[in-house]
Amino acid sequence: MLEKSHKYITCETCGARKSSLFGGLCNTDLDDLNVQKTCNYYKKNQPLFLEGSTPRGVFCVNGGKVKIFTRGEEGKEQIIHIAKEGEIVGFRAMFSGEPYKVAASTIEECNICFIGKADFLNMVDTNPGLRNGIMRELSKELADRATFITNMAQKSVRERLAFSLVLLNDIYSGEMINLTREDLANFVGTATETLIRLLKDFKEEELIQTHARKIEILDQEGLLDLAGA
Amino acid sequence: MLEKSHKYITCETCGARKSSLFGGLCNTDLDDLNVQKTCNYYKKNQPLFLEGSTPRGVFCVNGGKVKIFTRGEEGKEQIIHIAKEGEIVGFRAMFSGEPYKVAASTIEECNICFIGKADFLNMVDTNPGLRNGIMRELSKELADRATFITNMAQKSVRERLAFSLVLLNDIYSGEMINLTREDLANFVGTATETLIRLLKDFKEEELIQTHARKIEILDQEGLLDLAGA
DNA sequence: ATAAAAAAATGACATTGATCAGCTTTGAAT
DNA sequence: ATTCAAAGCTGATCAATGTCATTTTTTTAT
Repeated sequence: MLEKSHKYITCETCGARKSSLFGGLCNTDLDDLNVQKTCNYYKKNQPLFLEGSTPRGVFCVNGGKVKIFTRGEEGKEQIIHIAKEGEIVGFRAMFSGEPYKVAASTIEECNICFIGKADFLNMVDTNPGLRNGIMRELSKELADRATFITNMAQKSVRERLAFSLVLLNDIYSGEMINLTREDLANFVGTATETLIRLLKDFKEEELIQTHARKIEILDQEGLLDLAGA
Repeated sequence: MLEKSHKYITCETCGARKSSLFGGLCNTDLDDLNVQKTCNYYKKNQPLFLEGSTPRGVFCVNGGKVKIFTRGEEGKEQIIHIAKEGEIVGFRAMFSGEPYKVAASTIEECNICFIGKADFLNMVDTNPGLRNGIMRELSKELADRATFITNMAQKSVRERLAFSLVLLNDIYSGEMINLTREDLANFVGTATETLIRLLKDFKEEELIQTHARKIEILDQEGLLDLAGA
């Protein structure tokens, strides 16, 4: 399912497109998009863009997972979001006119298309449906982040981990969660050692099961309960 | 400067407007806005809207301060933002089509105008300048919240308080910071007692000075240093 | 298949910050 | 001016979590 090397992915037949912001495009727009975009294969742990760099376009994830993160003072990553197939990464910076405040990097092998800034902005300008979709998306994310902040401020690490596992289980829909302990700790916002100890507790409580790195959710209800959400 | 009771505020002469999202409106649009809006005087601690309620329009702050917050499980508030004159509150929910995920309440006496949803959306639809301003604003806030999350996750309460004081000093531009200890604690994301103890430390370190409730910043540089930002 | 490197796991310990209980000051209402 | 409630402050205690050091396991590259 993942195309190695720079195979061309056609928007018309892109399975990831339908559920994405580009899902409602008409055929003419799709043809334009097809011509404008480039396709790339990324290995694990390759950056899409760095904090502080200048945005040049948007990334459309066809397959694989991408982490979006900032770095705290001592360089520790805080993962804000994990994007999967169908998500457009980096479009927020298209509108702010500022350098990236976050960085993005693949965490698995990925196929990702790229659309240049001018082409993208032109599409947004001439396509009210796409524009409204983007405004809705921006608003929703803003609301989500308010909740995220509140969770960070008020919940214990144990509660946040339980909640995060449920979130990630949804992102990994079907597959098992497959993240390094460090990435998971950086998503939950804790030290790697603390995270590992808590995972052990969760195993003993039969909420989860691990298969080497991979995490299988056994009791989603129990986790939600524990998360108090 | 604050108009008691329901005095009518004219957009053309509204001092707060110039630096706001409505700053670039042409005269015709301004006239429309004037007719569509209503003006209200709010006492301290009056809600503008509640979490979970249905958005009916946007609030334009002419004078006074408004807190935007969510509530955690046990009802503890997490203050996400403090809006001052010139800010439009509640416009994010106009685009998401969902109930408010945050609540807003005055924390001082305020003069606030209200613009109904249909009128506001119509303006956004027909006014590309306004629309672009909104998209820029949404994007910037999204980036700010990523930083906020990282601070919450990685900084100590002491560091967050130092950083918050600098932020608030800017919001209260010139005036002294005037918040209950509880609101300040809910902004920093800590217990009220912890907050009070840290303020005491900061006083001893001559970073701040208090005049009853009001907080005066003596050493902004020192605070920023301490915040590691 | 093997070696080297990276990641995961565990233990001991130090520190932060939350909680609870009680006391004092401030400011609002009469 | 006086009273009362709300806000502010202090002390004692303790659980949660971070840090550092070390060992074991897994993954990756040859």
